[in-house]
Amino acid sequence: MFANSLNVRPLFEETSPAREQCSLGALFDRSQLEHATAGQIVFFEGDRALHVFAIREGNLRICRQLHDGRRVITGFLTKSDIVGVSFKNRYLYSAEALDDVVFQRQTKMAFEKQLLARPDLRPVLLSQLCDEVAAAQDQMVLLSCKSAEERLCSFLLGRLRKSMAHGCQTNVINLPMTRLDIADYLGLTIETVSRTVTKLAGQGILSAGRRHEILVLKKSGLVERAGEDLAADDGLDTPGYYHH
Amino acid sequence: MFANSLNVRPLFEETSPAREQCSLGALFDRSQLEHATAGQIVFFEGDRALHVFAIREGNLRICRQLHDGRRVITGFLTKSDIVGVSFKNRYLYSAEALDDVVFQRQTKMAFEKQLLARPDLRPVLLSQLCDEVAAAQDQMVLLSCKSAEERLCSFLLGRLRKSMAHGCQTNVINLPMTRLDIADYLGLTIETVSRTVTKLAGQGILSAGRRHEILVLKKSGLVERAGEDLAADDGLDTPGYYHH
DNA sequence: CGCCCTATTGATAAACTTCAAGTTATGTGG
DNA sequence: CCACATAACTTGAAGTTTATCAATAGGGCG
Repeated sequence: MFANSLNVRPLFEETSPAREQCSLGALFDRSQLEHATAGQIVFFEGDRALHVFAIREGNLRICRQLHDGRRVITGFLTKSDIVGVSFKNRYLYSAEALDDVVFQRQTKMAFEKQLLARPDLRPVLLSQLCDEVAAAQDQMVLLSCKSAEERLCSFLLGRLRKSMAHGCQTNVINLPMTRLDIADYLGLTIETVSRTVTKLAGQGILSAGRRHEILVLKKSGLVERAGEDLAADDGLDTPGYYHH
Repeated sequence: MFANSLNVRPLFEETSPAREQCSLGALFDRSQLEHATAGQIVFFEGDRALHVFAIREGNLRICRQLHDGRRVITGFLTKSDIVGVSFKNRYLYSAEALDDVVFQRQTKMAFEKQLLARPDLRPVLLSQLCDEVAAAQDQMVLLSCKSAEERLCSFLLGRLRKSMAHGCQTNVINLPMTRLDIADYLGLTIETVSRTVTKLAGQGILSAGRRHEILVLKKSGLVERAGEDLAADDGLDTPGYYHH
């Protein structure tokens, strides 16, 4: 969803050539495709931040570590997201493959240069950054005051909405990450995540099918339990703003 | 510190005319000064987001509410910060005065227009957004896996560093907010904040003087207890990036 | 001086974590 | 294709941290 950096969700759904032109992904067209498999690390927290990456296939987790080994996942990225954009010398987080990932890279310099050549993409960059800040705030609300059940329901709803926004009309939630990843994302332990899933399944809200899939039986049950905020879903994009 | 929106901390310390030109605050020069007193709300979560604000004096808290009344403070803003920049139709948070606040406002439209006239400020805007995302991630780490003591120490250290960056060379931390505000910012209760302050005072780390001031006796004690990240303080700004 | 708001302190309870054991997938090599 | 090994997940019991409830103390302002 986000990361310090942006993760570009293009304004349009799919990456047909015409639409691709309007997303930041277009800036990577000339870069060669690279691959990573589950567990591989694309870049490490603390590495010199020389490149910006565009994800073409697969899923990544964005992690930060405390010195004693505690881990926080600040976001999950997927196809068409961009990662690594920031003003810092070093990456503030590492990016690790959850599954088979295909991506492209560019040096920051080249990325910046390309961006200058495409002033129409400037508002896209700003918009992506604003979305990222908004997502980070949602996560702060979640971590700050939601219960385990609320956190899990919010998370599942978020994934469901995202997949629906991308065109999938099922009620199957795809979870490319492990329970431990979910726990580290939600500020819980793996045991609490597991127990909460079991509880929701017992209440007929969902059904845990295969390991990386959850079937939603009562979306309304998830919504009720997610403890969303006051202003939720009220904030539509303002198309004109910054867009010229 | 941050908010969904940006809160501009200008690259230079004070607002001498020459330096002011290089910060986004310059875009508000023609706006009239407005005032708010402690507890007054500059704008509400859910309001139509028509304006962008520049803070000239005083302190604000940035709040979000869940439907059942739980409150999260996602940041504190102060002199020279800017708030309200985003791509959304409605504010995703409310901004409330902690003390006597002086601010200026502009319509989003005018702000955007001014920005077009000052392309040199574009990288400043981007940089501020990146900083805001970075700060939000730090807060996610704090909320996700730090203990009450670590949270409080991180918070106090952050305030201390900020005031030192602004030129103050004391070890007195100014806290314009109440304990409840601190609690809502750190994802704790007021009682836990109070107990933790007492505990740290007992260990000779700090001394709680007047209500809105804390005296730091052993900064190293705070650092040890803050549980900072791996990559902390390693990421210096890359001055050239995006700056033309 | 006294009131009200804020903060502190104490006792109890709840939620979640931790530790431990057991179960189910997954994938690999025979 | 099946058996086995390993990792991922689930479930249970005990332990901690922090929240909650309740009472008290301190500060600022009329």
